[in-house]
Amino acid sequence: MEESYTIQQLAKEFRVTSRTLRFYEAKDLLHPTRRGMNRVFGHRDRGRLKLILRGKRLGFSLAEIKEMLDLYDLGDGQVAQLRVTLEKSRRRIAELESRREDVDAAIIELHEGCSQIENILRGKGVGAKEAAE
Amino acid sequence: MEESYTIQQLAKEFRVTSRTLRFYEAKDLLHPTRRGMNRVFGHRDRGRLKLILRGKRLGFSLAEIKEMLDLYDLGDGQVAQLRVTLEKSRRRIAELESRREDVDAAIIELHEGCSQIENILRGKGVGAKEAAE
DNA sequence: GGTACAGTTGACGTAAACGTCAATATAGAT
DNA sequence: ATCTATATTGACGTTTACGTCAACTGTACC
Repeated sequence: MEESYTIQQLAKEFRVTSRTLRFYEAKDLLHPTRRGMNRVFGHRDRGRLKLILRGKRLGFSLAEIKEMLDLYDLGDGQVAQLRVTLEKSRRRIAELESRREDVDAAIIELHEGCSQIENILRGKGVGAKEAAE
Repeated sequence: MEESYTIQQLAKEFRVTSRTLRFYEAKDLLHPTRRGMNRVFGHRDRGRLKLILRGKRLGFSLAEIKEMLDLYDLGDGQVAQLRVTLEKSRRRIAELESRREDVDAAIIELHEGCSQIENILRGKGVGAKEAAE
């Protein structure tokens, strides 16, 4: 028996609205089946949703996220297509690695800001001039 | 002599439009001075712009970015204010660290995808070298 | 058989982040 | 003085990613 979810179950689990899930289907990011009128989400769509939301947290647009999701759907097996997918994947990886550098830089700078504030609060403050720069 | 930039110089350097810089000023993210009617951007605004664009790459909204920029403007020096800033900074750091986990996970999965494709391509005996024959 | 409830499809509304266009101003070169 | 380049301020347009009705449709339970 394949585990399946109603639209509300999935929405609640991932803290989105049902509207959002319908929207993602309309945008071809999710592909639930139907039981009568109702959508039935399977294990596969649950996994895709997880990836979608992670993509969003990373600041990708839904169009970009769809691109990335398609990378996992190893196409028709045609070699040319596979090569294209491989190229795209490598570019994505490079992009993400540069993004990680951004994250690290931001963390470091915030840490430095914290240290400065902590020093001031301890009274061992650096001068106002230095703190301003 | 304080180094200064026209709106176009800065726009060109960071590959944004002048409209964007005006928009950021309207949103209180940049604070250029004026020479007559014209905006004059200084070293400080250049630094802020750098942070703004990094924030965008990380998927933060301009409102969130403004919050983060304000963290660097050590307020009025009042202790209560400093404590608030410190708290906010720490929350931002935590957020960024969870974001880094997202980045790492995405990279790993894309790498796995690449490996799979590479194996398929090797299995079919159509590496770049053989295909050239 | 009524009603409560979860689900459906339009259709229109909205906030964010600019793009684009028009009318105008000003500074420097010819 | 006039042309050119670059600047300004509105003001409206656009795309993305949904929110928010409205008007139905089954399904479950009493």
